[in-house]
Parts: sequence; C-alpha cells; structure tokens
Amino acid sequence: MHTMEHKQTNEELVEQGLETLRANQFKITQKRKEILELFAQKQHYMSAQDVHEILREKYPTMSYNTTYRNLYDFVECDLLETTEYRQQQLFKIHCIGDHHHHHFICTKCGKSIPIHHCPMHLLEDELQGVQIEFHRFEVFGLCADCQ
Amino acid sequence: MHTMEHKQTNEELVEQGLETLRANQFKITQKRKEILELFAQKQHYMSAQDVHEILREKYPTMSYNTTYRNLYDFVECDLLETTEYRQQQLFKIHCIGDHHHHHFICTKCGKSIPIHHCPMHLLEDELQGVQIEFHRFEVFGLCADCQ
DNA sequence: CTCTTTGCAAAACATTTGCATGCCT
DNA sequence: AGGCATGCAAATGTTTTGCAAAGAG
Repeated sequence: MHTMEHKQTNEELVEQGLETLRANQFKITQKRKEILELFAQKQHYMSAQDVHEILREKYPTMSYNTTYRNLYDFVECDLLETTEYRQQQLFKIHCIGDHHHHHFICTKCGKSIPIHHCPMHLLEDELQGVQIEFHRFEVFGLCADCQ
Repeated sequence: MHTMEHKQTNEELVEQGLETLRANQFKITQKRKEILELFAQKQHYMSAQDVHEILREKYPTMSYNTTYRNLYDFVECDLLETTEYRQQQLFKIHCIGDHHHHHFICTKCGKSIPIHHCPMHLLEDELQGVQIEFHRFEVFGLCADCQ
C-alpha cells in the first residue's frame, strides 16, 4: 500500500542522511556521522550548544565550530529542521517522507510530539495579496516526563 | 450590539497604554509616551533597534537601554506582544480587547495582518498528557507593498 | 593531489546587568 | 524628598567569519 509508512530505524535514518550528504557534495566524516547518529537517536529539539556538549563526550577535541557549521549545513540539506526559542536556534532531525506537520515542543527537554492539524489551508481568504514564504505553528509546554 | 468593536484611535491607544502603566506603578515619562505613540501609529513588528532608531530622531540622546527596558516592561504589562524572527525579538502593539488571534508578518517591513483561525482547539486529542504553556502560529512572507 | 573540513581565534550582534545621575510624583 | 527612570559602560551569550592545518575522495 502506498500510504503505508515504514518506521525508520536509527541506522536507516543515518544511512539516508549520509546519502543526502553525498548527493549534496559533502564529504563523509566521522564527526558528521556522529552528529547524524545523535539526531537519529534523540529526536528532540537541541541547541547547537546541547549538540556540541554531547559530541564533546566522544570527541573531546571537537570544536564548537564544527558542530555549528554542520548543523547549518544539515539544515540546508533538509536533514534537520529548526525553530527558535528564547533567542536560540534549536535543531531536530527531519523525518524524510513524513508529510507536513508541526510540533509540540517541551520547553525543558526539547522533546517533540507531532501535531497533524495544520490550519494553513483555512487562511487563503484571509491572506489575499500577500506572498507567503513560510509558516510556523508550535505548541510549547512540558511533556509528560518533565512535569 | 455587544459584538460591535470600537476601532481605537491612536490617541485612545496611547491613553489606554498610559493608564495601564499607571495601573502597574510605572511613572509616566515623555519617552514612554513617545514609545507608545510610535507603536500606536505604526502597528508593525519592530525590533528593539528599529524602535530605538526611530526614537533617536526625536531624542538624539536617548540611550538604547531606555528603549530596551521599556519594551520589555511594556511586554510585562501586556501593552506589547512579541515574536522572535532571525534571532531577534520583535515587538508590536497589543490591541486591547481584541480576541485571540495570530498574524501574518511581513519579513521585510514587519507589517502584521491578523489571522483569525486558530487551530488550538483541534489538538486536545493529539496532545494528551502534556502541559501546554503557550503556542505560536505565524505566517511569514511579503506583504502587498513589499513584493 | 585537490578541495573540503576542522580547530582556533576573534568579530559581530543582540541581549542583559550595574551603577551613578536625573526626573517624575 | 524618595524612588523609579535614564545614560553610560561593560558583561553575557550566541551566532558568524577568517585563516592555517588536517583529512576525505
């Protein structure tokens, strides 16, 4: 069935990510793999600092810059999606193949829960004459584990 | 008719703002009036820098800090509402009495257009067990004047 | 071997705080 | 007069850039 969606394993997510990087002329480095693995494993929104601290555990010499630049490169490739919260950019893996949706985001741990209602189609009449670039719809609060 | 809403004039908006400040034990200064007048007049989203530059035209000695602190105080009083865009906090006057709504925001000039559809009530079933703090729904793009 | 990636360092930028002076009430 | 508001200056924190050395293909 074409509507049947396959739940991706971490390895598959990482492999798809590497494939995307290759397709975009990026070289495959151990650190890039590590970043992908982290995001495949922990599908929460994380700041560049968060990500960097975790990677430092494994690569104590890794510079913040490497983390930072890779995150933004990954966003360019659509491997990651971002949001901003309290003047910080937060990153999360972008599930390939998932249809358009939004998120509940835990303000404490970054956990995200998909929200499948999107109100965009209701606004065509309200927004005549403007040229829409993008929209964001996010619900913030505490997830069950953080209350 | 109780659904008839009165379109507020700039003066009324400013007067209401001053009243709110008094109610919150803030003193009325010329600069605070000026900030309120600016927001009453130009109901766009503006950064602290934007606001400050405009105020500097009238008060060349005014410090950025005064602008900054007043903006955040006004947010505390619910005189202004905020959003963040490209790592910057943007401020807009909060229309007292207006019912809950969201905005289209022009990425070039900050113009905002109200959107009256809010999808929050549709998500109760999707978001069980979480404690919602707030939500944001914003559509970004170019307004008719900026295309 | 070539071009990309990385580490180190520092610049840029917005936010935020401390303190002395000035102003509203 | 008393306490809040302002100006000045500097600290903070994240983002962003430059350049030389190291690594992937």
